[in-house]
Amino acid sequence: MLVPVTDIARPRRSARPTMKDVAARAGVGLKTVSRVVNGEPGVTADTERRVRDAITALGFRRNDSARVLRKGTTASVGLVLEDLADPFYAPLNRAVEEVARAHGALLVNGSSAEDPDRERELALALCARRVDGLIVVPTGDDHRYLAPEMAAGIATVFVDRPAGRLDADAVLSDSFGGARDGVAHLVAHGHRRIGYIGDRPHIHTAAERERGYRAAMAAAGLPVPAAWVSAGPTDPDRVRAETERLLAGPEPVTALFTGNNRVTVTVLRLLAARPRPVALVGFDDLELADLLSPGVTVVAQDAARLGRTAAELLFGRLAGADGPARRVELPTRLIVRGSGERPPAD
Amino acid sequence: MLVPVTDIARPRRSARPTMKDVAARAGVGLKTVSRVVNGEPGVTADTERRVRDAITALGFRRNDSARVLRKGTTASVGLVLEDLADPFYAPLNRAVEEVARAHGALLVNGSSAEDPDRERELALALCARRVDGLIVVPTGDDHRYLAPEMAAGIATVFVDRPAGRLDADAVLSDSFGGARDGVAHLVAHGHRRIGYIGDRPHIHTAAERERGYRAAMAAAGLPVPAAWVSAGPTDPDRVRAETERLLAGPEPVTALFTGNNRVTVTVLRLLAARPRPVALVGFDDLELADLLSPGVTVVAQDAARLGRTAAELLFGRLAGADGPARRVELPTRLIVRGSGERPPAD
DNA sequence: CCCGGGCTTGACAACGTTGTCCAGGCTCTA
DNA sequence: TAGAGCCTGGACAACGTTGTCAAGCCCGGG
Repeated sequence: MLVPVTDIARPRRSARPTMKDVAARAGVGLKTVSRVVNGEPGVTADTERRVRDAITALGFRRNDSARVLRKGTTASVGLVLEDLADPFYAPLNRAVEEVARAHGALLVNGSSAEDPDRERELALALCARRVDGLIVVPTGDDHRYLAPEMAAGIATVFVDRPAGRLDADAVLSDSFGGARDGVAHLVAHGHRRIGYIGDRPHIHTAAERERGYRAAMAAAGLPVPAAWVSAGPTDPDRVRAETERLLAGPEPVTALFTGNNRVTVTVLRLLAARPRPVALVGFDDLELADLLSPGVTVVAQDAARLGRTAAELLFGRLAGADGPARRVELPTRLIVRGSGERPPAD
Repeated sequence: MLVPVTDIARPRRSARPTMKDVAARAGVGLKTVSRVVNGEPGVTADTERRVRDAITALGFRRNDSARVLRKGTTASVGLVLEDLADPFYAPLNRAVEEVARAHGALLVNGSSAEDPDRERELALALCARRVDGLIVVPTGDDHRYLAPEMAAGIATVFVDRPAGRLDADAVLSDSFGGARDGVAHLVAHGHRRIGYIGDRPHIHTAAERERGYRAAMAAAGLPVPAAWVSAGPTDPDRVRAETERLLAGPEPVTALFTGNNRVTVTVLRLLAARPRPVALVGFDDLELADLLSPGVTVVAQDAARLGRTAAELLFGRLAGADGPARRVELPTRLIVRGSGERPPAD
């Protein structure tokens, strides 16, 4: 058996040894190396040892890119969220990672930065990488761009907010019910003039929370003058100005319901500098909320559970579960700590 | 121009169209499609239009797995950190993502969960995926397992802690200086009996902070009885017990320096339930630390800057920067808010 | 002694893309 | 008008792995 010339004068192709190199060194065939690396049966102990020695000697590591190309599955899932740095999403991120890990998959993720174009760009980049599945915290309100990808086999689950103009799985918190319960809690403590400060209503969760606020007020027979409702961007400047506005005038509100953690923090900072106590219930829990005085009463979402549920739904789809798009709604929890139990000041 | 027979009776191969399919539909060659997709020159406007129409009609999206295999670069970087859910790492994660994005790379990440084996497994999985570079917040203390990977061309930067037994780039906070300054601050406010509660000393940052504490005490000519130093696991139970111990006895400490944010939070919860005020300076900033009363004085690290610096170093290496391993040390910042300025109680 | 069956092993094609190279048609110039 | 050179387009190999299939070997039974 002649050694081909190319084998003798082979130029140094890459620093990285391949299975072919391992096979040559071990004096076996390429496929046998593949078998050893993948733990497939049908290799004698002696051959296996020779291959393993060669692997160690060369420092070989299987190139998963080639594997992916051949097998057609990447064992990875993509996660697109609003902001990797937002503490609310950190447990969600981790929960998705845990589930992915349990299924032997890696996690590729990125932030949309609340920019629909960037969300789209990122999601499609992940599709081009052929992630097996995609979990998206949507920012935009039109996700039809994902329809071809889903049709081509990329399982997709939306989390925290539903997809726009697309029939897809979604895992959400019960924003409506949570907000309604939070506001009802303030009503139960004697408040009749309650303000709402939340995000722009084109964001699904924001709209739901505002709806919950209105429902609780209506259920208590309380009027809701337009001036008490502030739905807009949640940058600190606007939130501060709106809070001042709601607390000014002859008939100021005696309690506030804040629509997310960013708003709550801004309002807390402002209230700390004011003499007159104002009752407050916020949507989303805060680290250290229990250590403030009074503690901050909140409607808490379970972000980790959101992530876990979405990931399990995703892997269920990957395992073959079909059927119509599912919408899962997780309950929220009212955590009573003091700020929501203050009586009306007037 | 005859349509090839294969075009007429082609079996359904995969749900996903390939460049070949696009080429067949547009009536051009495979390589021409590649040129259009990659914006390479040398295609007439008319041909390009035909190709683009075919792409749209078929819903083609380039398979980056194949591209990666061919080009040998993945345009992705791996990030291994301790816990995706830890708020301290969230801004670091985000900063790395931003830099990666600016370089057109995706981010693959995972948590080591403070388990050296898991860190190793994860890092090597990322290497098998052939990420172009790797950023690691090390948990273990022996990273020689990465040497072959680095030799094979995977750029690697360690962040927050240095690599163990491996000469590699690292971006760190000045734990020693920060702790020294924090403790000196307590000394400056009249404290002479100051306790230290931190993590196990085999963790590099923990050891450095303890060293900074001792240096500040020594510089002030203060003794440090062994009983004042508690370096061990940071689970709440142990930290609570140790705090109680330091605050008990005939000569309790009048101030505490806590070695990281988990410890600080636990100690804050405990102190809130105690009548006698104890001064406190903590390493790591906390969300809402300014809203507590008193505000929590901390030695803050800039986690985002850690991440950004590490990522920039990494991409510098990828762009060809060679030379010896670099160690970058970022300054910390003492944020004075009240808890560290309380006078000694006795 | 020969044949069938099980076991181990290797040759080869295929995954979908990009780089190389060449062919053919065009324009421009002498 | 012919030849040189440029522009466009396509055939083909290669990237490193895995699936298919068949060959070679050893063993036992007829």
